[in-house]
Amino acid sequence: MPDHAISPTRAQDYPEWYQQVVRAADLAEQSPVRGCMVIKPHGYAIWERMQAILDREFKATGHQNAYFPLFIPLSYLEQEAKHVEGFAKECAVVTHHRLELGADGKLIPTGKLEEPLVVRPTSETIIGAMYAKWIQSWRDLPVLINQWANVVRWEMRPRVFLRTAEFLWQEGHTAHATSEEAVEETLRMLDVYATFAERDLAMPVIKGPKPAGERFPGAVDTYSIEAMMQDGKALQAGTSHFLGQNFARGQNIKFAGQSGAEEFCWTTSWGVSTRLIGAVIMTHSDDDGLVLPPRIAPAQVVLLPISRTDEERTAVLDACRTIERELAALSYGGEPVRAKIDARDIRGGDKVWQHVKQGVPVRVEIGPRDLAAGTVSVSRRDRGPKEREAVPLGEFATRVPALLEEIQRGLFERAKAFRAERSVTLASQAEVLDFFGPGEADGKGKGQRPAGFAHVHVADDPAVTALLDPLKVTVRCIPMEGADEPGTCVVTGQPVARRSVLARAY
RNA sequence: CGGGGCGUAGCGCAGUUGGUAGCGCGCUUGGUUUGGGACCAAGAGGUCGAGAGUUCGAAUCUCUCCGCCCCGACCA
Repeated sequence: MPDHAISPTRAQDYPEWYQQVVRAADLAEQSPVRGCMVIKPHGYAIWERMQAILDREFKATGHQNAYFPLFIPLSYLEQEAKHVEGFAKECAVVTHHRLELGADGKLIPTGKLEEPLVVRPTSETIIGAMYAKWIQSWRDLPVLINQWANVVRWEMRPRVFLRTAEFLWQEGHTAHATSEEAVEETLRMLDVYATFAERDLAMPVIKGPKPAGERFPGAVDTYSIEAMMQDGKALQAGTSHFLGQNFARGQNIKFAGQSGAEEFCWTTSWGVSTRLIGAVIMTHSDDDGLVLPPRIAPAQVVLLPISRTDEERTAVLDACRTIERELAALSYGGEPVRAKIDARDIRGGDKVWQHVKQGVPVRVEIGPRDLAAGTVSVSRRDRGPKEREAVPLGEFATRVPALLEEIQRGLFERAKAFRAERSVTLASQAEVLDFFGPGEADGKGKGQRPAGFAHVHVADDPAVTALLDPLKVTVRCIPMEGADEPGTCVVTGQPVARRSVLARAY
């Protein structure tokens, strides 16, 4: 066996390593439909964990769930296109509503639709159309709705979890009476995302507004949370948009204010997707496979009975069940501890490695030797795969919540330290060019420097983009945290109030 | 859609003077084992991505098409 369960390693070939981790952990696989993935039970269970936590947060901040149609009349997007440059491009379009059997045995689409339907790439237009009907008075505001849905964007280059033609997400759409309120909502949801990323995904993020060129089409302001992957590239992990009155004007979302005057609403939209699963993989996983932060691990503890004889098996399973019961009565992160017994009749070594590759935070082996000694053997996924610690049987369960929290915190701190190592503050154009190295010359992306995040003073100016484009670097966002640090743009010399984060991105 | 690579068993691959398909892992069964991804034996599993062509004969040569991966353009 090689030194590591995953081949190639991160250092050898990062993109291939990523795919191998997904496969080894049995998270998802390619479907017969180009660009569309099948999310397998383990991958979907992680998504369900994310949904459960986020849904709780959305409701705690006053939102309700609803559901809008998958299909959007083409004219809705046309209407939007009038107001917004570059809106809606890579879309699936439904033009027929019927299949007929042809003479050659093939099915032929017939029943042409009068108006084509677009499979939603995002739902601003159709939700806005409904809001226009629902909202009449200031008393109807705010409208705070979220939907859990699938969307389709016919991406040129799909990549499992990170960019698939169809993906699952949530999209929040809110309408407000004032600009201030809508901005507040935009920032509140950005905070919800940032907290979720850091507390639950153990993934440090930088939040801030995007430069104009990176904004969602039609948005007044787009805010994002940006995370650093283990190859030093940035991943946009969530976005929150302040849409001003742009969409309200386009869709006629109006209300009568307290003075009686008719005004356009101020709207927001915000979303995170199954891409977060990719983000978690690339933030924490190692050369032995997936590493899951306990808070989103479908199983936080796996109990592995070890036995030879039937008699041993009974005793060992008994002990496992007792621990399982004890754990279910304890809580971590506001929920019962999730433990499962893996009593499958396969070799112990194989079983252990499966759980390593699937990222289970805590493995507990319980065999006759343990029972005789009154202990269990505990291994942590954030440590080496062969490390074990004997813990007194009676104490183990009660120690689990603290252990999970230690692992959760440890993963966060490790990711944060990694980001710090790969982050620099640069003062000149020459330093930027040097840090990100020359653009790849061989057309295969090899030979690039590992790079990372560069904190630099840059203006929101085409000259900056022109400099960064050949380097495949973008301005990710302007970090909101910390005090202003005025300076001058390293490209144009214009005064700017804060540094931006520059990076290559997924 | 451009550049590069590649499609042979579930996975990873070998297989060019063209001669009718193999290896490792996995899977099934039996046995020996068992606290660290075991060993021995037997077995199952393939229209060699699809179509057409050349040929007595094609995984192998020619053409067309399809799909996948990496790098771009697009993007969460």
